[in-house]
Amino acid sequence: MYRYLENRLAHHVREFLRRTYDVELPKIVIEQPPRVELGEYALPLAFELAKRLRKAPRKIAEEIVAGIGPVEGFEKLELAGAGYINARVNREALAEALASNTEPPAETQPGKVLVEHSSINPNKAAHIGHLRNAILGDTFVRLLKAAGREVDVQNYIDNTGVQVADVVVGFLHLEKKSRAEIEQLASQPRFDYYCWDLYARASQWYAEDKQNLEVRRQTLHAIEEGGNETAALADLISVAVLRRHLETMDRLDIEYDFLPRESEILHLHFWDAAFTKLKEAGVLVYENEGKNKGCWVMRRRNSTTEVTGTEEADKESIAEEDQKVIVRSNGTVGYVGKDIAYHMWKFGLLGRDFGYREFYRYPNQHDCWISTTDGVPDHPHFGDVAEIYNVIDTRQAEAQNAVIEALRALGHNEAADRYTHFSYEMVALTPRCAAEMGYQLSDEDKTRSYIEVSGRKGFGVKADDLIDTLIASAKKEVDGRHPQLSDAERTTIATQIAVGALRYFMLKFTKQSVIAFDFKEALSFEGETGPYAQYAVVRATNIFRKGGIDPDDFSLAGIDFAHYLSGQDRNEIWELWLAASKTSYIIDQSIATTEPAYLAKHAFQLAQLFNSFYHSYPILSEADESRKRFLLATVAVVRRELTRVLSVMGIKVPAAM
RNA sequence: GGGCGCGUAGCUCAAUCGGAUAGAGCAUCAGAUUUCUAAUCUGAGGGUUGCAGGUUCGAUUCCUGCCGCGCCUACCA
Repeated sequence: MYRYLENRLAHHVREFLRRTYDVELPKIVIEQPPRVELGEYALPLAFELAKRLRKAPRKIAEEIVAGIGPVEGFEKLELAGAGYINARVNREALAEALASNTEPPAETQPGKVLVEHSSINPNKAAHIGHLRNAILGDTFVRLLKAAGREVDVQNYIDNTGVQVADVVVGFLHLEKKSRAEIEQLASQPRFDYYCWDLYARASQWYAEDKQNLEVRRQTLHAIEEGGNETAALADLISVAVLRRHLETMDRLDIEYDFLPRESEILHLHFWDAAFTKLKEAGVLVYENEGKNKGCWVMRRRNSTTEVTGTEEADKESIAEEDQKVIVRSNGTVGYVGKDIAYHMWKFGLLGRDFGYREFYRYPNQHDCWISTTDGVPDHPHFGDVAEIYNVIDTRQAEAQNAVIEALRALGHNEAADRYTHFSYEMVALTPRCAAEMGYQLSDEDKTRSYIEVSGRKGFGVKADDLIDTLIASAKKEVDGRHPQLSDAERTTIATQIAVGALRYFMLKFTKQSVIAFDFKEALSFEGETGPYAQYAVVRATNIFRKGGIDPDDFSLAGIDFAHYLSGQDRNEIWELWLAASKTSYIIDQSIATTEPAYLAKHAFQLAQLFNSFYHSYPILSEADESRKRFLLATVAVVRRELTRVLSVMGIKVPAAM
């Protein structure tokens, strides 16, 4: 409702300005006053107009307030401070609409959206950094769906890279395992943990003797070529690890629709198709000399590096700095090249498609598909979308920009405009956390504020370990509180609490903030956490259960909202209603700014206001029947909206806490 | 060297194109439970928003310069 009223107010103000002053503002800025006593919306536009109209802001504000006339849904507009215009909504009307859940739907943009997230190298267990990625991505998917968009969720699998080769080297050269032995290991419940250690050992082995790198090179070559025993082993390993990743993410209710793999980008010659187009368009240039001799390179964004010196050699060397090698001198294509081809496919610009087969069925019967060279004839249509979001950490901004530049250089400006790098900062360990985990830190590391997670060093908190720890911790608490419930019921509740805590933790930080991971904070169930918000809903539900009333089928007839919400002395409860009305508004904002943290903040604020209300207003013991029904309506609305916000965050509400 | 980002309370973080008295959680201290379960609530202390200028009616936010920190800057993916 909040969003709807804001749009209406903006529309009215825009019309009034046009009529009265003949001015057209590009955007009517509407804010929220610092305190609810001042009203529900604040317009600072008089300050902006002061110069253009050559009048004092206060004078302009006065004129607008006096002249704008009634706006439906609002009580009045009033002048405040040095020139603010504050708007007061008709509380009764908003409450009635909210209670009956009749918000007019907003327009939905057409076209399918593709969200790519997770993209974990399939050579080791997922860690906390991957959790941030997947939770941000999955929440963004839920946001888009809540806004009515059709969404495809993709998880790109780099199954032919050096990381996979390293684990293959580990099995074949360090452990001398046979194929049968590897198959046996791959069927174990936490094969990815085994690979985690092996990957770190292989990395160590290369460091011990540079000669060993030759083994890696040969292994990688065999994998890329395909059709040999090494490639088959790599496939066996990467598919087994991939399954483990899907299982891990499914524990957090994160699902994918399609898993495009790098092996198919190679074997289905996506790159060849892209290469032809890139050469034709002159995007790629063959270097005949210099550092990049024999490579196909792309010029960096028209970085007009002004060369002040007149030396030709200087110009040359700077020009080389601006080049990005796409095809190496040995003829193989690098990561960025494959990514360009992949993104042309995403937008339906490549003229080729993957083969598809079903790969993983979720417990809810949803199917996740995977790329293959020869697929089944019947499959859903992926790719060819209107808009894409790539959830990839900020360290890859450079590579992402290269892909966008390539699209532009090919003349696909519209596609490039609808390509969003959903960028976020990494998760790192605090030195204390690293020490707790028993990692040896250098003296230099000890002075750092945080230490980067490194799969290569085997340095980090594994996703499943963290989830296990969270569940165990929640279970202990639930066991103590609800001994009458069955163990299965208690486990379900503990799991929901653990997932709520983890998802909330990863969402409460803004994207550009490095999360310095700390067990104490991540394991907390108190204060600004997921369980705090879940608990508020459980409390609301308990009121209805104890009262023998169905919160979803609760008659609103005859509730005198005006009586209980109007006036400055009713602000406390009104604030709760106002917060509850903002969900759609917050969802829109989170999408527009690609910032799910707003959602988390909103959930917490709503829960906090409710807990305070819960404490101050006894409901079931309320003697005044009319007042009691109003209070119940308040609880019902907050419960519904908070449940909705949590569900967009992928957080379920336990039956009891 | 260049590019991107960060610096706010003891700690971890917020602050919606630049807006009204810079807000939360944790930690500390003092309180609240015969009640719809305290995973809760109430209150207190805690700030020169890294430093110095500039723009503006107004700057945590924008600009410039410093200081400190992180990431990127491979024919690795």
